[in-house]
Amino acid sequence: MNERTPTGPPHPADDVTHHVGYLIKRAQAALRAAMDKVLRAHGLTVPQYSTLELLALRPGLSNADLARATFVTRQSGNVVLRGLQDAGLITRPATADHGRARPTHLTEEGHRRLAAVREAVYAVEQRMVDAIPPQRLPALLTDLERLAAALEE
Amino acid sequence: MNERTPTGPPHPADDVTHHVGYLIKRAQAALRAAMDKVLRAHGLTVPQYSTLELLALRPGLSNADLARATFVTRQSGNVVLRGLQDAGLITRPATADHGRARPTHLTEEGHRRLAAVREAVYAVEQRMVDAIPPQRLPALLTDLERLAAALEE
DNA sequence: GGCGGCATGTCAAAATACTGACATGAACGA
DNA sequence: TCGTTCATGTCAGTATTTTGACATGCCGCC
Repeated sequence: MNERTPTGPPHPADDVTHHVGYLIKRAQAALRAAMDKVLRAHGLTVPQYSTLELLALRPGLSNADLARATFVTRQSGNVVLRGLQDAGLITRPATADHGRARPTHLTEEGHRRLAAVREAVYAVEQRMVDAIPPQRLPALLTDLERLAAALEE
Repeated sequence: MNERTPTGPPHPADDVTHHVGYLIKRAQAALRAAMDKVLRAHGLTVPQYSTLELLALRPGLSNADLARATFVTRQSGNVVLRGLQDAGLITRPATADHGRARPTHLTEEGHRRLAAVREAVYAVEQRMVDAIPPQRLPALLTDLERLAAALEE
């Protein structure tokens, strides 16, 4: 419908769509959509892929660990894990050796599936990276990290 | 549980948590949590606040317009709009003058509520901005915009 | 005029994520 | 030793969001 501001933009910062917060949300939405599209062909959801990637990097993570790392609640993390377990991509010991936390590991099939999707997912990431001047990438990464850290306290 | 990588990080880019995509997600999650916390005190959700802000900037936007601008489906947008309408913060004509799209506008109460929460929300944004070198902010904004645009096609 | 393409609003159903609550196990200090 | 505190896993219920589908109303084109 109406895509132009009726009064005109007096200053860039007055337009909410140019604020840092809005741009982060926009970038995340675009990334999510692109990953969804790519992962659907492999029968994986974004949270499932993220969990696989985290487990490949740090085997033995518990459900609570994975939930924190994927930015969801423990309860949501649990259903993701259940789905991956039903698909035979991860294993969880029936009983915890130490506390209540049960360390999760990738199965052979899990490693294979992850390897199979990685190329497609990394291509998405590459499309992002290629969109900016290479010499600015390090600064972008550290700035994003500081942004997040500032809000996490 | 185990927070360290078992093999050690050979190269920063090998750690998924240092990828652009992961950092964007992390920043967005932190922003969402911070905004939620602040908005709860005013009885607004993040999508509701976003819609209010968009309507203040571009009065007359339709439900589909707002859904696109807030990165949700039309159906979800409709729920948000219904909530705002029930709260008396927006108005929608019962019948569309032109197509099917019904232009949405803020009520007086809507403007007041938006003005009341803005300070708190902008303080959150300021915490982010203050976390990075000021001279790098413009580059960050344009880079984020390019990142998103590259994935949106 | 008639027709196909397209965007919008909306309904129904399923998936997804969350809040709240509780029990269990470990660590710590009195 | 005991009690407190904390983190974890899990259950139940709710809220939110999405997918899929359909009807309606413009618009361009033949």
